[in-house]
Amino acid sequence: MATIKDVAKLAGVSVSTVSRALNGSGYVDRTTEERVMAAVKQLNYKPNQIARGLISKKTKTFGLILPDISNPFFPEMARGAEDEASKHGYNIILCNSDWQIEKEKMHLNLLQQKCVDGIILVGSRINEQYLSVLSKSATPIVLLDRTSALDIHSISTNNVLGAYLATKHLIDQGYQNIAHIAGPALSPSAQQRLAGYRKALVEHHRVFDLVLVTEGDYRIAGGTLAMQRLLRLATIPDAVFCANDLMAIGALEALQQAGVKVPEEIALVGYDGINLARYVNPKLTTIIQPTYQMGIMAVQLILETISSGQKNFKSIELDPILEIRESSLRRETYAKTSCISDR
Amino acid sequence: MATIKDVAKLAGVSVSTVSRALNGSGYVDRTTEERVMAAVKQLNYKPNQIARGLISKKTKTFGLILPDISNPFFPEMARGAEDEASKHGYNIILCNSDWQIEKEKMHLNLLQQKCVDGIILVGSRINEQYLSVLSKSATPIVLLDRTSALDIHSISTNNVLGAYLATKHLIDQGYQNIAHIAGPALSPSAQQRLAGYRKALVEHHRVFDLVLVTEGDYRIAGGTLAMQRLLRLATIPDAVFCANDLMAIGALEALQQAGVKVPEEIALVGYDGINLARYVNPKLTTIIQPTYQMGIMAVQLILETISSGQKNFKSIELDPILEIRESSLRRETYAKTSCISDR
DNA sequence: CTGAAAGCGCTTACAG
DNA sequence: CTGAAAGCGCTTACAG
Repeated sequence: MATIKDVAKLAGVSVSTVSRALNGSGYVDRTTEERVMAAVKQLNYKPNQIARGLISKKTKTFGLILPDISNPFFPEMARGAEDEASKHGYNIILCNSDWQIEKEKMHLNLLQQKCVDGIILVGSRINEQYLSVLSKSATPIVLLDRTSALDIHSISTNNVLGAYLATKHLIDQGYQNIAHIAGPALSPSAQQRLAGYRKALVEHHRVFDLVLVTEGDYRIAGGTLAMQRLLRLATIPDAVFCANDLMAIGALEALQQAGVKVPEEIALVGYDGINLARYVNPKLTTIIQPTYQMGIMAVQLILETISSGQKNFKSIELDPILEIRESSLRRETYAKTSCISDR
Repeated sequence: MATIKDVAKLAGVSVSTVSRALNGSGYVDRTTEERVMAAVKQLNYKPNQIARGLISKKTKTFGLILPDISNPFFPEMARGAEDEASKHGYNIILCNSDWQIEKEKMHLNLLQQKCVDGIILVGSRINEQYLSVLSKSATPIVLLDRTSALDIHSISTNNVLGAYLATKHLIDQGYQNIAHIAGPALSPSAQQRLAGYRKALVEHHRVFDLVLVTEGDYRIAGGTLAMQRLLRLATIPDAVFCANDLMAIGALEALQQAGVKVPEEIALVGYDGINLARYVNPKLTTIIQPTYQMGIMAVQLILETISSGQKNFKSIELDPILEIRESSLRRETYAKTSCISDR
């Protein structure tokens, strides 16, 4: 690769002049500039961003740490972040943490050593104490799909509301015995969704019965197992709210294997709004999260922080929305509503 | 962030010594080393990789340019690449090209300016001429899911074989009138899959009839439209081989809307082996590509190139495999085989 | 308007 | 074993 020295030599000027011509900083004569540009073209010169970065302390790169890009919940988020970053001339370094705190920390360290201009931490499991250290570092950080009491940017969705809407929908449809397949007990989102489920039940004078709550792992396989457990109950539920779509799909598998009809015998509602949910049969009612938008907003937040220089921390909470599809409609309302929900 | 100077000052040695102690290069006294390490710890010093990179010309970062991370075909590949890269201390910069040549070129340029140590180009649409320029650059490059006549690494799957297997399977199942929903005419993989479809027909003394071939866009919506076209044919096919799973899922939608039973009235086979295909109803028979493995191999190829220093170009072609599921089984064989395919 | 110099944070010969 | 110096490829005051 040609360097700025080569260009300077070919154009017969100093490197300072080449630099000024290229960056439009400071004065440079018209004809000199043309000579420089001609040399740049001839040598196919591209400024080395590493060298630039060393001086400017800007790498034009963000880090994105998420649990697992092959989990269908995350690609949309990554795409949103990449689109917004790309629009502003930034690249994204993608890291998978597999929900492991140690991997998160390792990536966090590496990214800071690489001097990224900002880091987006998705669904972080890191504790508040470590987060507090992080938030004091020079690198702007935004938490995605997680909140914190600290002075740190965060973008999350109202999980309690989402779960409440899901459960209330099932109540409204007339289901009597609504079970819940919860996410991992340690996951904040799982706790919040459980709380929303409970809230809806209590508010509608239903009993909140722990027998009807069983824990899954946020994966398809866990949903299948959980559903099989529910099917062994003395009183089988007539509806199940699953804490995410993957588990709902797993539950659907279990029901199909057991020959139970959805939604005629058991209704199902998922959570997340992943694409998959739209294409299973019956189409899965779910709580849609604005994942793409969240990715965009995370980058915007970092960008703002960089340009303003000040750390005016924002805690943004978005509302998820209920998307009614086939898996949760009582037989009588099925025909007329399924067409509408198709749009 | 503390710099090497700060460490040197605190430890009462020169920066050279700190550097040597940290990198284990050259001699350094035991007690000196301890002093340095203590200072490193006290200041929580992390070497700036940008500065290191400027000297070593190594950024420990790869670029991954793929069409669209939110397309379910790519996350597995990205995960494979990231896992292997991470294992060797490398990070991955993720770029989306949306199948647009201009975006590919832009990202290629940016990545080279950022001095990445290697670039993985997935499903590139760039022409051979431009590729030839690229292949001469210092940055190791590997083509994924695309071949080239040039001296350049490539990892691809045998699309002709895959399509052949898919079509032959339908013939073996006794289907008579097998249509094909092809991918975009300009896409090499689409052309190869069409060729495989044709080969299987010809080999089994069937007529290759262009009326039965209709073009889609590799997306769900395109599959739906294509299927609707096929349903308007004077003689409706009894089986359809779709050039990818997304279009097959779209076709399935069209068939369900039209009240056509799959596979009883029309059989369906997809291509790619995306996760989604396993959870639609009926489960989609498909040609599975080793996407995760391809991501891993791409990184390994770059790693080899870096460590060996020589450009011993490899063209690796992997074989896809047929996964028989429910969507392509004749009614009579249905019952017994569906259980097996479930494993 | 232009060039020489200093410097970003590090590594790597080269003396000593 | 250790330090001073040069240098990676750039930018940015500072003279002129």
